[in-house]
Amino acid sequence: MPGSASKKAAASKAADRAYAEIRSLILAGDASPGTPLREEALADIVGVSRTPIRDALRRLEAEHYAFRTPGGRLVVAEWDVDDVAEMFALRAMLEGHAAARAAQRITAAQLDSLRQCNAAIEAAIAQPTPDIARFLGENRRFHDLVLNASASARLVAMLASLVEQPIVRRTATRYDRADLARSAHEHGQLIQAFAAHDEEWARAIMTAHIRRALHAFQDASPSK
Amino acid sequence: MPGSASKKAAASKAADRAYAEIRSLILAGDASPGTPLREEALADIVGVSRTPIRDALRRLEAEHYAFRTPGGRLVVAEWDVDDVAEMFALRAMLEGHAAARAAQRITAAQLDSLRQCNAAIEAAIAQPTPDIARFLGENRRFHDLVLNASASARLVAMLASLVEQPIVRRTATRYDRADLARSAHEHGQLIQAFAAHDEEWARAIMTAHIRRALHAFQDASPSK
DNA sequence: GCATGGTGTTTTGTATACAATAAGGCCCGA
DNA sequence: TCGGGCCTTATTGTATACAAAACACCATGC
Repeated sequence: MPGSASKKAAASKAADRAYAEIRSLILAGDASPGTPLREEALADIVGVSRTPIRDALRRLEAEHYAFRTPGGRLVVAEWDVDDVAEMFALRAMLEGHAAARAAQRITAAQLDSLRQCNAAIEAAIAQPTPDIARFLGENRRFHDLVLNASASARLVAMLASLVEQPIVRRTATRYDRADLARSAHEHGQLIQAFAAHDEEWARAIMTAHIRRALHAFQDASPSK
Repeated sequence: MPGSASKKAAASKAADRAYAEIRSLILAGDASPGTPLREEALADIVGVSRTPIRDALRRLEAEHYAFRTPGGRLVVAEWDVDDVAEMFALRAMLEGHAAARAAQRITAAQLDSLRQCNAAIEAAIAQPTPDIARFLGENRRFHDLVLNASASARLVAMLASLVEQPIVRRTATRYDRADLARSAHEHGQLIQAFAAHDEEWARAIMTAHIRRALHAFQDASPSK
């Protein structure tokens, strides 16, 4: 019923399939950073003509999954440590802002959804071996719910290009059980702040929540 | 030499012309909020085929100049007071962040450019009747220079959709001489903060600078 | 050896034709 | 008079053909 806050308004069938397919190629690492994204080759892979491929590539470019060389060629973007830190910093600011807005606007029903979602997260963690995939899915859903409660289409769009990057995935994969539990605990505090409609409390918790993720990533990161 | 920080990588000739032309239609108010943007009609106006028009419209959609109806139609977006406040809030956060980054990274040459730019702004104000157009151009350039000094392509892209909206223009048009002088003074303080490489000082001034603009807009705003 | 210019190939940009789908009107029945 | 289901038409989505531009390569001259 809530759908996904980050899904763009579905326009067409082929262009959407192309977008999803190319994006998953990038996220899965099948198209590693620096790989050129040639329209005709992608058209063959996806099984559509170049026209919807071009649409999809424009979207991916706008979301910084790829960038354009001085000529017109598109290549898969790569993120160095500074980029990643910057992305987390922006996410912390914007999601903190979203949390503050949500605290003012959230409804009882939305609060319930958040509680149920976090319960699912805790269930995923509680298993003998934590269910990381389920954790990721529900975690994403939790943040989407907050974003929806913030009621700002602009925020939703801006964060779309920040949240689903491979980095988020890699970070959570490195989490041990204590990290996962801490994450769920922070969600719980966030729910309290929402229930109290205390926007600055919500902002602070969300900011801390994401900045902790940054440092978890940096600690797990190999070098530099 | 600095170009404009908000210009996207020029891809093609016709698509860029289409983008610029359609956008100026929107900004000038010739296409008022709610007006449908039909591809073929625009193709006739610009004098190119639908293909580059579609490219241009996708960009405008991504930058929230237009939005898509439940069907696939694009219409010119409109901004109510809440939207405007939200835009200013986001701008304040993001440009504050840019200023903080710039304070850490700025070079002597970049500082000189900023000083020259603000001198031009003061000159524009000092005239018997302040030269608003010149003020706007140089003001835009000042903020672009700061953005460049922040050295974050992501920030530049995110702010692009926030800064050139009609609201900014309308706001400055309402400024009286004292407002304009205050703006220039704040720029001067920002330069001091940059020279001292004090990132939190820079962030605070930039945040205040933009939030003041928000309230200037709201005060000048007719109703509600 | 190195720069330089030209040429062929690859890749993207644009135009156009056609298909699919959504919007709006019309008729009909209750 | 209102509502619901077709049917027409307007509008977007997709495919394909062609044009323009960029790249790579090689040859050529110094």
